[in-house]
Amino acid sequence: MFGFTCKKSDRKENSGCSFGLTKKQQAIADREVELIMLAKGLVQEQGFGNLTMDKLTAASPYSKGTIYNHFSSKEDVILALCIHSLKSESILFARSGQFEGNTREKVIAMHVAYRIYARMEPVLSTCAIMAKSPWVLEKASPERVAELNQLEEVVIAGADDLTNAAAECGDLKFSSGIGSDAIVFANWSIAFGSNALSQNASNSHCIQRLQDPFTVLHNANMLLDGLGWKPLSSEWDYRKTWRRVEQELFSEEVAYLESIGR
Amino acid sequence: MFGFTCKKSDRKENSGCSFGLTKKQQAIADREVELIMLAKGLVQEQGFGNLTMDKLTAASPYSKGTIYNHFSSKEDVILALCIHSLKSESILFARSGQFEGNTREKVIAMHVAYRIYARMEPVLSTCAIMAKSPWVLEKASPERVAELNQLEEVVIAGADDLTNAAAECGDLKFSSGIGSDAIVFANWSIAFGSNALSQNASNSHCIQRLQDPFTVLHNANMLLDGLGWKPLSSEWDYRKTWRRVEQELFSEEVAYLESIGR
DNA sequence: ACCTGAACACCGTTCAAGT
DNA sequence: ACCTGAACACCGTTCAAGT
Repeated sequence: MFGFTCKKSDRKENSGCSFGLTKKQQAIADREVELIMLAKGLVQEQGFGNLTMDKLTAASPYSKGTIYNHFSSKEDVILALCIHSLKSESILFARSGQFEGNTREKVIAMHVAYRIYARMEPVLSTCAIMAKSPWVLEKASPERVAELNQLEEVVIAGADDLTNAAAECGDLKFSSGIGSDAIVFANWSIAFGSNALSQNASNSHCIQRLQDPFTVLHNANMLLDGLGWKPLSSEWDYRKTWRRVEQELFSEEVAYLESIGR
Repeated sequence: MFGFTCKKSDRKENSGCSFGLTKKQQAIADREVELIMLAKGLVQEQGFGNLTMDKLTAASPYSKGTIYNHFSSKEDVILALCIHSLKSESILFARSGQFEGNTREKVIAMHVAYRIYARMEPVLSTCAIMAKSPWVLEKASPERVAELNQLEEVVIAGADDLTNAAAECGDLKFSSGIGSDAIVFANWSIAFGSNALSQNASNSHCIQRLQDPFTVLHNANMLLDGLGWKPLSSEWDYRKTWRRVEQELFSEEVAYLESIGR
């Protein structure tokens, strides 16, 4: 909550602190991270039903009042988890932008990043789904909702740049009604949708597909082929691209996932 | 809960009741619908924070114990809302199957049905999102989770039949790794994702797109073009199809939506 | 200025007693 | 066989008193 707002009285002129935070402010920021990690642990151990303000208080060395200085409500904690999650995910997205390849391969690299993060942090990815439900959005603090939107804007802007670059170099042509907004939104929708639906333990064949590591790739390729984003999947082996992204950008993450059998 | 299981002692041989329910069982089933409508009203009036077992009890003429005879937990109520919702939506899907047109137009008709339902029943559509979150799935009764999965299977089977029909008549060609499962899953993902993301009040341009009534159409067309599902959007005016579906199948619903300005 | 924890109102769930 | 509502344990949130 107010832990991050930089009041004049608190700001040290010419202080050596990074980001212009006083020691006190830094301590509060650190404590917030500590609380978020504790909340994450509670969910990981026993599910979302185990995430309780009482239990979070008990697991921490602080009092109820202090918890409520950080989070305006229980739902605010979930949104904080979501923001924490998106920050980590952004690092993977940033890395995927550095992939050496054509523009379409770079889009695929973003999908790889999204998928790998979902596998690495299932609990936090799940928060991203809950954060799009009114149950969370109604009760979370407006400040945090704004913070999440802002973070999402940064990721969107990156994807936007990529589609514009593709349009400039001729890999992609915009058509009436289909600008970079529409393309980014479509990609986000299908990535979000696949991820959310796969959380459901349904036994339907059509969802068991998600076991297939290339389902997300197939879905993305359908979209990108439909947009005529070159090279088309008939002219290029994007499975090879997918594997190359995993090896060249996320080898550590993939090794970790394999070591825990996910 | 047990209201629907047909115990031997309760079953009347040769009774005239539809579906083989005794009067008692019918009364219980009716009461369940009554309770679901009350729950829906609570959410519509004040948001999901207003949905409380206490308030549901108070709004009904029954006691706490009776409420818990119907629903194993609060989350079970939400899943019941979701099931109720999918049943209504299935009626629209069934209607969309009767659209006179080529196979791809019939897919579009399903997307129209999905979109119209989301606009008509925003609260119930939202339940479908929440029902894919572990917060609900963890605590809802296994029976109801199974019931939802079963209902989803029926809708999936319909979509599956449609893609198989398209493959048989040559409108569509399956390729390696992309069978009817993959195609149904991709369409569901993008419809679910668009819907969920649009709930978020984000100010990003890319989400404000959903104001454009044809965004869902564009997204579907990207997928279907990518699959080579004929006729391609370059050879056919699917906006016209969209409008025709609205007029020929859902004119009543569209008129209602316009009358309330949505 | 921040932290504490007792206190409060409400909520989810159960179950012995009633019909 | 089903319904009732009092009772209980726990939860979310607040705030006067403390440092």
